[in-house]
Amino acid sequence: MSEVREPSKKTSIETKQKILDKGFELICKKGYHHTNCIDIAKYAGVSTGSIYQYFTNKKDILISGMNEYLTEIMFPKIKKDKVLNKEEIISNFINSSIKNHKKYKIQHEELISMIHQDKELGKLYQEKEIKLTKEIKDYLEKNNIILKKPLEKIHIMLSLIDNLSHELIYHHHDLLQESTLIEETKKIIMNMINEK
Amino acid sequence: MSEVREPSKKTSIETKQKILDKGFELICKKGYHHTNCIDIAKYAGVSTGSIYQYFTNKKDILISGMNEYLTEIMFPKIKKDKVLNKEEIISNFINSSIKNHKKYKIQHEELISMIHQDKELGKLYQEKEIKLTKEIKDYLEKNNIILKKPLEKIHIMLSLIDNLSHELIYHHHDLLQESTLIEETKKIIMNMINEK
Amino acid sequence: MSEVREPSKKTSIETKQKILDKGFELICKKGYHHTNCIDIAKYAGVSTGSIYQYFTNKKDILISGMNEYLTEIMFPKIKKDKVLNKEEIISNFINSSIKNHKKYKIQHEELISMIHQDKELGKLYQEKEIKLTKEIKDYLEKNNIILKKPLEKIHIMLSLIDNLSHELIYHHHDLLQESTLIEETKKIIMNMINEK
Amino acid sequence: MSEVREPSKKTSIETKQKILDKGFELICKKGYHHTNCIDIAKYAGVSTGSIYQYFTNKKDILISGMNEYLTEIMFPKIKKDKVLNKEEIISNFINSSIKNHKKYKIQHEELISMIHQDKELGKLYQEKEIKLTKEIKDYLEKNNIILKKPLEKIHIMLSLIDNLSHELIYHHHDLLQESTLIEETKKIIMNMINEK
DNA sequence: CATGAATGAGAGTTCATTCAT
DNA sequence: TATGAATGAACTCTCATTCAT
Repeated sequence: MSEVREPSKKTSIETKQKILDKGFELICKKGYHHTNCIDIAKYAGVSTGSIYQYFTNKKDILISGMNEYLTEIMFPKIKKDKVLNKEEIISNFINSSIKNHKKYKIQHEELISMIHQDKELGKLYQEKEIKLTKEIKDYLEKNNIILKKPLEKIHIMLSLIDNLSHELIYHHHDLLQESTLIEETKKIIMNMINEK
Repeated sequence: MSEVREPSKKTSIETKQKILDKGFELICKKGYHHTNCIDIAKYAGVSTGSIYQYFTNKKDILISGMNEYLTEIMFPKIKKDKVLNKEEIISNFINSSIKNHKKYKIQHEELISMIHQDKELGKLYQEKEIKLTKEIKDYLEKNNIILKKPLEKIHIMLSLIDNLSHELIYHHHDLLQESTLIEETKKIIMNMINEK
Repeated sequence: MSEVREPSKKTSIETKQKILDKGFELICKKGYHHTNCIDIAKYAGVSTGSIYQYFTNKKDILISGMNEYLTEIMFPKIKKDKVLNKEEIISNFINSSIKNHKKYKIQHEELISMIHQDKELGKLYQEKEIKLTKEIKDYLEKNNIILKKPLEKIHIMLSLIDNLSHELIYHHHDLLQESTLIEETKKIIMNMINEK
Repeated sequence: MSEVREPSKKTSIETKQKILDKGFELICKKGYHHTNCIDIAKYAGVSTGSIYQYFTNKKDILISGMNEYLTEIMFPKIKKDKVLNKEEIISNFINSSIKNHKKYKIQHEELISMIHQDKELGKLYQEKEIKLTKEIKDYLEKNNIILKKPLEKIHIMLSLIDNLSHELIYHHHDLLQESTLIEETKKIIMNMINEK
């Protein structure tokens, strides 16, 4: 495995970012195993050789992309400036999650799949998730929401919201009404928070 | 693509089943993309040629196996004979889900991953899930549990239980206590059911 | 690296031998680094895939071929049945060495080169050489030729004969007369043997 | 293939020499096929582009380096000033050969290998060798050592000394004693010289 | 004259699938 | 019906060389 260049010139950085963005996009769209390096190169407008100037191998693109994705999209930083009431907080969580899922609709499915398949990615995912869980706990406390068993509750909340966002986007079940799903999820979370 | 034989003799049926069982097992263990046909043949104790006498291609094994898996394990038939109280019903659901996840621990991750990747499998999954959702609704009604927005609620319940089972098996987060997760999940579901 | 098949059927053995013979021949002719797997496959009349059914990788062909070459050609078994006088023994050694070098003219250069480059091959070479050195010692003793410092002397003899055979075949130097080289080499060896 | 600049400025000459020295060093160390141009450039402290300003291609570096190596190291000029006796001359030859082999230990193996593989290099080698053979003849004659069949004898001597030096450095055979090898080689050469 | 990012042909290797036996 | 050797397209990755800056 040859050395990976750390880009210095402006053009160079742009090339690396282009490969990362386009490559990750393609992997998300078509699936890791159905995306080959020639396609990535073509899609990014570079040669196959260029890929290996900036990334160790194909998987490196996936990991780098996933890192960005998890950091910015799945477990984004919480804006801690505003003080809001409980309802607003929950609504904000849900809405921003749905928005993120919508924005990266294509990617989400494939990425979860890869996280399940690959240990390295799995670990990355867990680290990010646990970090967010703690952040949310702190944030809730700052807003005077003190929970019993907070980490477990937040974990469940996150899974509820993720599942909701997912269902809304893919709309698997014609029988299920969107608005109902949202309402019910909110209700559950409110109950959890209000529990004494 | 050559014609796929529909086995008639008893031995043939056994051969097909052997390929299916062993092949699916291997796919679950090592992942679809990391399992090749020669390994499947070896593991099933047949020749590679035999695989193509009973299955159209490699993916056909996955789909057939998944079908069995979803039917028998993930969305098993509900035993409708007993009349139980609410608590017992919920506990039964949760316990049997955990038991199933434990039994098929290896497989679960990979299968979910494949469902996310492949449309054909995805559709299969949804069909099975919706069928179960309806069955649960009927079952609850027989036990005099009448819900508002039943399908949405059951969908959420299933996702909660699946997430719980999953977390218990893989134990991703050291911070989270098992018993607490179970209790909290039960509490949520009980609240949903008791809601007026 | 996938598993390497150990051929059982007759055809299968032939295919492996064909790849080995033709592949090794090509490597010797064109050089290891200038011979690619497609060429080997074509030259052996098989597909590229077949190569990897019988050999771990390209280098495996070289090593297998080298093994045969060293065993049969460079350090062949000594026929120990006849009892000869000193002169006859030396002449036989030299003549058979020249004959072998002529027969495998093409290969020799490249093979020595590879032995120099690759540790695995280098080790193989040394093992074979030391085995032959010992065998020659025993053989000489059986013919009542007892040397002082026998191993060192035999080692030097072997290098003299190898160098002679080599020079005769490649005929690098127009200034040097073949017959003279042979005579001088013989004389040196006879002196070594007769030394008291 | 672009034109190769013949350096005129002092700095340019230094750059070319740097590429040659460092590039050849690296090739000797790691082997021609395992040394790439980026490594050479880095090791020489220049850009890859610069290599192609002073050399036609990668092989050109090898040939230039080999030329220097053969001239200065393998077949060095004989100092013809001193008049010595036979023993001293032989000892000097052997000692200087061993010293050179030791100094360029790493390189020797790889270079011989390349000479065997490449016609251009092979020719270069032979030219140098024959030149040295003649020089040695003249030198011996100046020291009143007149041989019958001098060129053939000197050729054999050189091969003996080369083989000796080689064995001493790489120490392939634990069975062989260094001092014995040196003594025996000296004895053989003395015999050749003293022969009437 | 120097740079080093970009190139892309070509390398070794894998594996789902076929078909003569 | 069963076999498993053979296939060859497709894959990931390398590196000598070029050329815009």
